[in-house]
Amino acid sequence: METVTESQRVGTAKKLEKMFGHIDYRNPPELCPVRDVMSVASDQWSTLIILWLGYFPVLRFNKLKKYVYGISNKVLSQRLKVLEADGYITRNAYPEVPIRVEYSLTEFGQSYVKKLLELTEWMQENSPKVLANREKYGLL
Amino acid sequence: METVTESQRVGTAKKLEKMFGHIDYRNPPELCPVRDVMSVASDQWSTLIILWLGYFPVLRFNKLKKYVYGISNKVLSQRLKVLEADGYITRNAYPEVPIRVEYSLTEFGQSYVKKLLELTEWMQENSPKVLANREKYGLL
DNA sequence: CCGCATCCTCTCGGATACTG
DNA sequence: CAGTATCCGAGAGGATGCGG
Repeated sequence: METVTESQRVGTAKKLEKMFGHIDYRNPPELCPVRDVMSVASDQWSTLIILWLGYFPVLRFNKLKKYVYGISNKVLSQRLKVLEADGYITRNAYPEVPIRVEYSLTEFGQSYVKKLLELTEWMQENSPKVLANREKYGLL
Repeated sequence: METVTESQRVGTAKKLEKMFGHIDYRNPPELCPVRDVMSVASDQWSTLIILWLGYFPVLRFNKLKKYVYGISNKVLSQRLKVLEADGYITRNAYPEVPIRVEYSLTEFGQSYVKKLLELTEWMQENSPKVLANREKYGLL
């Protein structure tokens, strides 16, 4: 687990090579669709929104605001709009009084949250190491 | 591939439940180590740096700047410092004239780039869908 | 060549108050 | 309840020039 063999390394490089045919460094950043899509999907607030919607199938605006701790009205509604436009979530408004709006993941959003979850789990497992590294580095 | 069964959904929820014992919404954001570590590691520029260092075992400052298209001196050196502090990369300076500095991934960075790569591949595969969704949404 | 220091711009995002 | 509108401040980040 601690050592990476040469063959593993080459395997990774192969994958990256495939990737970087698309993330071509000679293209202007705004012409790279992967960068573009990632910048929305891996935004800090967006990821939290998606993760919570992965946990609760349906959430209303103020619940979401409560769980995504620290987010403001403005940013929450911005992110929700963009995430809806990109196809990760759906918005359902019920014309009651007071109005009720429910957000949930689309099928597409469901497939994304799985990927996101893998990364987050890695983060959770490894954050102690990172914090320890930081500590050590601070002493140099 | 297009449908998500109930059991899959529940499985995802279970994982998230495990996660959210740590990303507790009642904690202030600055006390959540996962948020903290993620904000560095999944930063837009940082991910590109790490991916390129996953592709090329060793890169010098100006090469890196070339591949991570659009990044400025300032941001590149900032990110490199933080990524070094967090243990993803190493910096080796050779006291020649002119000086030569080489960056590469640590073992830890290698393990991260694999995870990152999975996410990036998903992005690459699915970015057309997202762009199509955006298009459709724009017409509403 | 590496990358810091400076300056300056400009967007993001927080707070608050208000409306359908 | 679910946002929008407005204002405002902080700070991220770009450009440039210099120094080790």
